Amino acid sequence: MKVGNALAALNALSHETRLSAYRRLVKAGPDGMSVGELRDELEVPPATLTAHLNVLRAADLVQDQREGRVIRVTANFDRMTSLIAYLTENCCADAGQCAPVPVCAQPARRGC
Amino acid sequence: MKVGNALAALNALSHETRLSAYRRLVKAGPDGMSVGELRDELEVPPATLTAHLNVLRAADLVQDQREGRVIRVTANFDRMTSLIAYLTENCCADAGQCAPVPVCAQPARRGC
DNA sequence: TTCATATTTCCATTATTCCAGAATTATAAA
DNA sequence: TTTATAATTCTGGAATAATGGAAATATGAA
Repeated sequence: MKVGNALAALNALSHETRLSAYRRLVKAGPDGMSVGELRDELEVPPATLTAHLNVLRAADLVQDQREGRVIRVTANFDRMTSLIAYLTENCCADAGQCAPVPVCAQPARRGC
Repeated sequence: MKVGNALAALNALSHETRLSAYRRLVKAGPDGMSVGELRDELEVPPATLTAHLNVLRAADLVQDQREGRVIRVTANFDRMTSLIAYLTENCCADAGQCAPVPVCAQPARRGC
């Protein structure tokens, strides 16, 4: 991941509403949820949510798919993985300084 | 790590100059570097650097220590570790959706 | 068609952040 | 003391981001 992409992702996640939206989408899993469902949960006006989603989209942290009138939004897990890898390199690589990172420490989770 | 702390850290790192500063401090290792050295490398005016450092300080991503006239700044590795853990939980925990995270994948690094 | 719904874009307003010069504080050296 | 250096705070203007109402677009249903 390039610096510019990391900055875009960090910026996208650094806003309360957007972080909430992203977390909610992660919770929703691979099926994601519609913009309307997200709006109901976050309780923000439509235009405001769209603006925030656009930031997350530009950072490639979410992707969407139109299903008729509804737009289904999903979290881009790979992108988050890349961001975490980028930060990890910032933490470990150059300095040889590496605090133990509890990544996927929980047992019995898929992919861990 | 609480949401507010994660937001502060994400926000602090979401600016090009601040991310550069933090990365440079990580590279400098546990001894860190003086504000002046950092200023020379980043080539920003003193007041500007101080303002950015204050954001990183507020997020507890760096800490400093006065040595005479010089202030020595060091990266707070634990804080970054906590941030990575927070993001990892956002990525894995609730959804049971976990992409393989290449944390400390490089061999022969201390602590990995 | 016409109507209804989902979502977006447009736009203006407000709020926040960024920037960097000037003044200030802190410390050390002469 | 006085002088010099390191870094900070203060400050105000410029740039950017956030907000949300209103209008526009996209799609499906009647």
